[in-house]
Amino acid sequence: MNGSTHASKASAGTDSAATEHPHRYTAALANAIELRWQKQWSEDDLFHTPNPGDEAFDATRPKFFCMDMFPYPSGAGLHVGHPEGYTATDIISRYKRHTGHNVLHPMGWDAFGLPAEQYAIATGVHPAETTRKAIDNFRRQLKRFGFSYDWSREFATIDPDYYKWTQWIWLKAYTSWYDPDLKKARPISELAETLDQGKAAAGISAAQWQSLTDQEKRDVIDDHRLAYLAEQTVNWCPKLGTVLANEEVIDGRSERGGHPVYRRPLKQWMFRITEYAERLLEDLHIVDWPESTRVMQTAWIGRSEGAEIDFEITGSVASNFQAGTTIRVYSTRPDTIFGATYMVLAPEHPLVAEMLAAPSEDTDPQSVRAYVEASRNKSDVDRQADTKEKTGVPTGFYAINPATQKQIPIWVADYVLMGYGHGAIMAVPGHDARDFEFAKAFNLPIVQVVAPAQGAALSVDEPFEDAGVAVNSSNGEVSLDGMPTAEAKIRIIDWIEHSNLGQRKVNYRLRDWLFSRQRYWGEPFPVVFDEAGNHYPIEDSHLPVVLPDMEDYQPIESEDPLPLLGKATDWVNTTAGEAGVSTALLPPDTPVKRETNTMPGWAGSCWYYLRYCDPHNDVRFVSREAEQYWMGETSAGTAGVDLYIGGAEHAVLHLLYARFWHKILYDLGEVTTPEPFAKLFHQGMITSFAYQRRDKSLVPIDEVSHDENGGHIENVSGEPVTQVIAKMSKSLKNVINPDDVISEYGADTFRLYEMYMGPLEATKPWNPRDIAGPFRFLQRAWRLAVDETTGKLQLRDTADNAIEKQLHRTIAKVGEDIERIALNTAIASMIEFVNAATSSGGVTRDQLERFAVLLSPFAPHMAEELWSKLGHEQSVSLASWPTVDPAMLRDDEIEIPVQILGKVRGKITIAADADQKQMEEVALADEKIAQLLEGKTVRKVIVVPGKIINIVAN
RNA sequence: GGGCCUGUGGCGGAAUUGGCAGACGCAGCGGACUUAAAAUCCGCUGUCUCGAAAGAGACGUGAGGGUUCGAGUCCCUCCGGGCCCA
Repeated sequence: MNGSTHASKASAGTDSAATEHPHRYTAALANAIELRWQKQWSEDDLFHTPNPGDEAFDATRPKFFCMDMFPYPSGAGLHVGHPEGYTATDIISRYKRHTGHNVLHPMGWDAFGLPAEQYAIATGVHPAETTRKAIDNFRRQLKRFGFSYDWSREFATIDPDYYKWTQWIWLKAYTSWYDPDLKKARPISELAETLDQGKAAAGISAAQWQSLTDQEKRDVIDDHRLAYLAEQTVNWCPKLGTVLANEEVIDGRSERGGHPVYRRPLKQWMFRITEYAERLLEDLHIVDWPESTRVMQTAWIGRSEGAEIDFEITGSVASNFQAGTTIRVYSTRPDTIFGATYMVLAPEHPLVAEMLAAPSEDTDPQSVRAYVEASRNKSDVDRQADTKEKTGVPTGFYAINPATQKQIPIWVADYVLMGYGHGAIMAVPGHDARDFEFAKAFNLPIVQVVAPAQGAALSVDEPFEDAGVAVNSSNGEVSLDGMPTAEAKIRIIDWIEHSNLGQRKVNYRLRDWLFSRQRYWGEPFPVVFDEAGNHYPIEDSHLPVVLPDMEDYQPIESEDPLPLLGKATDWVNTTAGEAGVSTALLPPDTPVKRETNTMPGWAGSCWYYLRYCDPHNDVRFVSREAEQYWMGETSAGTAGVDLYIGGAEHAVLHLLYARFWHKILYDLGEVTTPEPFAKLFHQGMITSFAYQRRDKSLVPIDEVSHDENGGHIENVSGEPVTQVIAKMSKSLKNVINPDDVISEYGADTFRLYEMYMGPLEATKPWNPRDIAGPFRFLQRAWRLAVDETTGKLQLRDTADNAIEKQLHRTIAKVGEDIERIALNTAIASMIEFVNAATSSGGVTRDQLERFAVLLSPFAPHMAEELWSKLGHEQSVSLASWPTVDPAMLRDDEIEIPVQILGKVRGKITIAADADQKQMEEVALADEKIAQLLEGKTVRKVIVVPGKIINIVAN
């Protein structure tokens, strides 16, 4: 199961074989060949890719930008999942070089991350040190696979030379606003200028602008930045001294340590990604991405059309609270407004505080206050969970349903979130599951206003949420009765707009992106605060703002959220001049504090593809020339990275964030294409075996024995267990270490095995037994060309015609299969070729030359060795892909199956270009067919030229 | 609960556009070589029935139905597995 059992298979017999066949393709020989060529390639700088403007650059070739999702260099090293995608991109990159492309195939490191910081907290070792070690190990492991990366373009997101530009891009967003009229980002200076010139902009009239104080103007401007500061509720764990993600909080306690977690408002840097919602959605149509990923992003953005409606609070209740105030709600089902029998405010809704300040006589304000307090520590996930009992309290206030003119109660309940719509809803319990449950729990009226279209009776036990036909929906001014839902929506929104009650509104599920983390190991924000709390950007000339070294990494234990960087007091407390704030904004000696939050792990991966184009540029994040060349439009009409391969787990966040940054840069004229990744592909997960007891619990593989009947027995209990597929995990002891596999078979075999397992996109189990197949293929390929005793090439002088034909077919098939990323079938066709060539007695020099090129994308080391034995001085990587003679793909005569009533009853051999009539004649004249047709009437004969004949007879 | 994907021999998989299901590999069985074993090479290998054999026939792509001359592939219903959203 693990390495030890099959190690003997690959290396067994090596001793005797080494004496009899010193040049047999063993694991030892494979390793020797591989290391030798890897050294040579590195010395020759073989995969160095010149940029436009470089001396060696050839502008006549088309470009191909082929990229992997770069890894987080974990201390555990590579697992077998990493080289899966990397081998695929390497095969495609090598193939594209053979077909005359300038190929950009880079690798780097997504190196900021929590594990290194946690290790630092535990041991005091600087995260940079841990990370650099892990990177060195990853690089060593990757190089052992013989991947053709241009290592001169390598960088890590933790390099100050890199994050300098991450900070620069953030400043671009900070100094920009989204112009809703032009539907694009613009420099924020233009917003202030426009307003100062007495023109309206961003929904602000000239009069409004002029009435503002300087501080108010400043606030307005700050509120329009694409990167802006806002108060957000976070999960703060005082004991751990950090903010936790929702997934890290279980029942109000930290997942690790079980310490209490409080929800606290905290000023956080945000990205106004919601302004780009429509474009992020629209442009999914112009990329060649897996449908599943586009669907996921579409769902994540969550566009909905509906209406904003204002509900007026009635003055009928004695209170100091001002009657006539309206509650604005958003609904995707405004057609159900006649069924709105109560309203709900989120506990954080500002009106709730106002109501508490002037409570209604109808309710106990203490109960409302207590409820609001209690909700504060619940996460959004818990509040929205369907399984949870619905909770809430009445405010004692009432609103008027503008459609029915009925007075309806206003409740506070935590199933309504402040973050969506306006933090308030009109509740329609007849047609919304959550409203229905709430109404049931608190005995609120339920009114049916939509009937199923087919007129089926409506159950009172469940809400009807589908589209149907409106009923009970009319007043003196408007009637929806009898209208299908879609029509009713349009009609009621018209009425709402006409009655000045609200308007049509597109809403998105997408929220603005919370971009601050209270961590040490991340990019510092290039911004400082004055004593009044106003923020100022650092000038480009003072970038990067370098992360200060720390004495210790213990979090600060505190009731109030305090980022760890707060401990670096010398760094935090500085002056405007020292920090690099423009003297136009602040005098140089003004005391300022640096931002102590850092950027999240996503930041570095948002633009790394651009840096690969020009990684050492110190005047721009990427030169315009390099960006235009590598990201520019190809003859296929696509623009951006030509192929991007990585896991589907990044389908939404990374791939959405990177698109968002790219669009900002595009709007500001910094890049020339609207989308970063033209074609995206997800490799499947590599799973492993595990064993399962009858009760479905899993057993580690080292606690199971195999009986002679192929059964599996748990050692401790003696009970039979079944083999199942499971994720690789330490606890199941089924993790495969690539280093071990390489030492047992060589990197070429490893590459071949992972590609041969099945389609790249499929989830497939690692089965150590199967590795022997690709290994034996390489052995046969080697033996086909090399005398195992002398090590000399053994070639025949004249070609076998059938083998020559098959070689042409194989070349064509392998090329087509690489183009459509069907690498498993490409390998199968090469195996067939080697088997056939071996049986036929070998290949000629000319045939071996072509086969070596064919093999080189997949098993580059063996191909290079054969190429070298053929007497070439230059690398096989520089060879052209062999040409295919179309005439060699055609047969003169072909065999055609003849069916009677859809079942194959015979075969005829006929000229490949025979027409339908000839085929029919030959088929009917066939002895066996004629015999079977005796006594039957031929009703019809279907002839598909070159394919099949089907005779309908009875 | 909703959405997307998926189901083919003992196992991984192939069948690119509706046209011979099971390419290729693994495992297994038989043989050659060997004192022996490993390695290597050759042959067989979906299931069932009939046959001494050569061979012949039937069934067969999760289940059931449909469209079609013809369905792994298209449509409907159901069942199982996975992923995402809730």
